[in-house]
Amino acid sequence: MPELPEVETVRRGLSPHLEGKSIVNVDIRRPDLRFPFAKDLDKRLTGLKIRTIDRRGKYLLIRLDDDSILLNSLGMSGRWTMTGEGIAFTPGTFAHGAVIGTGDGPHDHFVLNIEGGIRATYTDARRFGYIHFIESDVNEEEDRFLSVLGPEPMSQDFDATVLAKNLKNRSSPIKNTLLDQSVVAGLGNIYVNEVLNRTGISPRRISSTLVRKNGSPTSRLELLVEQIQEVLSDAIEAGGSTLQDFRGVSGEDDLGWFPVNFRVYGREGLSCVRDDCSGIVQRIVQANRSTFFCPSCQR
DNA sequence: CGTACCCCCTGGCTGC
DNA sequence: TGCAGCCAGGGGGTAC
Repeated sequence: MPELPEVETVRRGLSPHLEGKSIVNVDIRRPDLRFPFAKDLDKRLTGLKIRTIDRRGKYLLIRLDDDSILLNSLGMSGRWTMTGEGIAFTPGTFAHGAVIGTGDGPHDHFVLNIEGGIRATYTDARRFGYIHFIESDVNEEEDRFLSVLGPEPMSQDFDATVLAKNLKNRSSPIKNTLLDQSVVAGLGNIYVNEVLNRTGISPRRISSTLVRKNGSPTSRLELLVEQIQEVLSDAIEAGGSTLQDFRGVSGEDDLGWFPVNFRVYGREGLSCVRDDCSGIVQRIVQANRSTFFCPSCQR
């Protein structure tokens, strides 16, 4: 599922209900997701207060008041649901009828019971996601997951000059490079496709060719950075994308960004939406993942 | 160090 | 209606 805008949408949904509140108890329903849960994680969390809920790249960071952190990657199908008084996150169902998000569904793996009768449930059918515990005495800059992340795309740490430095020695296609979380943190398959289309850059273009010989960014690279920021912020504003496997966090009827705004993703064989372009959107496979682009206006 | 590949797992959809 | 085959938002680990 979730790329940066979806994770940010989840964060914004959870934080007002959970921040400043204590964890009454934790229900862990299986020994692992993608990775095993930390030993005695349920006991260790009990009684701690949630200080803030932050995001870094595609990770949710639940910061606790003893300085430990729960780092949650949602993988492909991870989602959070809350129940409790005044909570708008409604439990949902899969097509075959299995209820999720009540804390008792077949894929409800991790449940936080919070003071005031709030329950926050992590559901993840494919279990590609994980919940990683960062101990109080660990510097988060040195955490195995956080330390390898590139700059936050919407921050001042990310601009065309920084990106150029990263692309300069890369011989792989730009599509693959932008998916590398150490280059920029938060882009996934959908938004990379969209951003490249809006910038008129072919996904096959070799990354280093977007950098001048002297190491400075080309004008196309500057445009790419602008589009990354604009596409992500527009998608956040719209509440993230809604796809078949991920309903927006405010309920089943929330269509999010997807139906209106995707120009290439999932549009194989359809006409390019650019006014002055008569191309047909094509699907290819790069690094074992689908790429959608218009061969006519993306060069 | 950069790159290519395989793999983790379940569910939805299409087509026979 | 059943079922095989293919596809899916991520990204860690390993081999080169």
